[in-house]
Amino acid sequence: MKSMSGDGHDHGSCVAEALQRAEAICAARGVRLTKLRRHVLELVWEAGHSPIGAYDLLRRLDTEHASAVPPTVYRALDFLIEQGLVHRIESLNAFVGCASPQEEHVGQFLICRNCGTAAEMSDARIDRAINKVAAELGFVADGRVVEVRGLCPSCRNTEA
Amino acid sequence: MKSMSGDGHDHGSCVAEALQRAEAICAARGVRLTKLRRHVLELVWEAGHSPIGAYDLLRRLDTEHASAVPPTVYRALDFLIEQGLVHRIESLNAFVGCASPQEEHVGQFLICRNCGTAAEMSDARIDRAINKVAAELGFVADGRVVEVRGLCPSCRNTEA
DNA sequence: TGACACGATGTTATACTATAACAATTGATC
DNA sequence: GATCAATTGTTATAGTATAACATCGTGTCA
Repeated sequence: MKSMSGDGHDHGSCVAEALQRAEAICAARGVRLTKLRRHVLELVWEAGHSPIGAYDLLRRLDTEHASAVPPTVYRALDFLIEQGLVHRIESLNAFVGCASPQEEHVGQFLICRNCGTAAEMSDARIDRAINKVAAELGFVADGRVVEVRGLCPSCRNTEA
Repeated sequence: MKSMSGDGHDHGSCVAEALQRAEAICAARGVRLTKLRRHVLELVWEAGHSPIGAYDLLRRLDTEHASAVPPTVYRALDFLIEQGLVHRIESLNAFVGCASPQEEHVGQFLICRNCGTAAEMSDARIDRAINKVAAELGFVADGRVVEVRGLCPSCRNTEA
């Protein structure tokens, strides 16, 4: 699985790449990735691939941003989510960096209950199945939350 | 779609049936559907098929249960969820009665952004698609959150 | 029957998550 | 450099959830 903790990937460059991508995307769209927003995005990514809560982000902001309060971080998150740079994990009330913000995609997550990692997928089969069932019932879908809890491969091996 | 608001179903008997089923299930399992738990379940169902928040339940409990405080209702909800009589809707922080508590099933919901109704499905195709993708990634799934937002048939017709 | 065990509920306090409303500042554009 | 819109600051509060410990009620069994 891509991007799971314990897979030994170089997370430092992972963060750097995410920030670069974000810069490029925002520039292309003519929206402003301000210092604050960039900083929040960086903190989200620095949490590894584990979703992080808004108040945890807030505590980490303090060092360089003394005036930060809840609206500060929620507004930054709103922006980042709107731009598809961050996803909200509903079942955790937490946030995680988007793995492929340039592509149109739906966020689907495999969340490890041991290490907390949320691996993002965007599987067309799942999406198709959902759309098909919804359509059969006459329901017009415009937003999907797919969050699967379980054990990631690393943790499964460790347990065994 | 079954059980959507505006479909003219007799919701009173819908509630009554849900309570009867719950009684039977708890009796069969040797667990206690106490007065309090039964009351909370009743309130959940009386909300129609729209998910209702814990604090809304709390406010409605007051009439017959003056000492009710948050733990009162959360403990009742914990029990009801454990017994599969109620589902939690993660994306709404709210709760809804389970449409078919006797059957093994996963909760999947179509949530109308207009009327608030959450229609429960338990579609094997969606579940299979999720399991398949998870398995391909070596992930052992043990819990699934599938919540689709959109427009239900009734609201779609009304809008048009 | 009375002592016990256990589950359920009561009670108080607090933690965690999120937004409303308005003021001040900043940055882009003319 | 005046103006407008977007961003951020600031204060207050709403909404969601749990910890920790006390008390009560019910069934069991000596």
